[in-house]
Amino acid sequence: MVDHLDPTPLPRQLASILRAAIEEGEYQRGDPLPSESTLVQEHGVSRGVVRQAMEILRYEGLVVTIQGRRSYVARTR
Amino acid sequence: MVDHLDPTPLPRQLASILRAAIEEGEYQRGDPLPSESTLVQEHGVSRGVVRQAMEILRYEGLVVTIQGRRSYVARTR
DNA sequence: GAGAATTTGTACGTATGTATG
DNA sequence: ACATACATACGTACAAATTCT
Repeated sequence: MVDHLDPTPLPRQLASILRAAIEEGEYQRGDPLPSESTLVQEHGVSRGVVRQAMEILRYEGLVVTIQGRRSYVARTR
Repeated sequence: MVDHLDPTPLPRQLASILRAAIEEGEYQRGDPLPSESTLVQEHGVSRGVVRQAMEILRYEGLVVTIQGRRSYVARTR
């Protein structure tokens, strides 16, 4: 869970959480991640934070995002 | 000037404008760029747009930003 | 050194547009 | 057509770092 008292910016915290979930196989290659609004509710952060977290994971090549659909775990890497 | 009718996202438009100004020598290596609030006023965009434009230029290695100071034209590249 | 002003950093909320289901 | 989901842009508030008085 993200920690508002931890000085680490929330997007980085959330990215770490999702990265760990991917690496532990909770989301497999090609699987969709939860939607932005779902992540907002589940983690108690704003949509902006969720989007920045996704941006981090996209930059790392871990996920790809498709407008109108979802963010998916990248197949290649 | 940024163009709200141009479908190109405003941060990319502004980044292009600043990149051109740097390449044309308007801002030299080590020079500070205008502050965020100045760019907001001069270009008629929100602060978020200015910050995203700077993020693009940082990613390109063209500028470096220091909290409480300014963004500066990178010396190295 | 203290305090105010300036500047960048983080986070939130809202509105509207675009693409997909 | 409607609902869902991501994209862009605005505004606000406060924190943190720096600079100026």
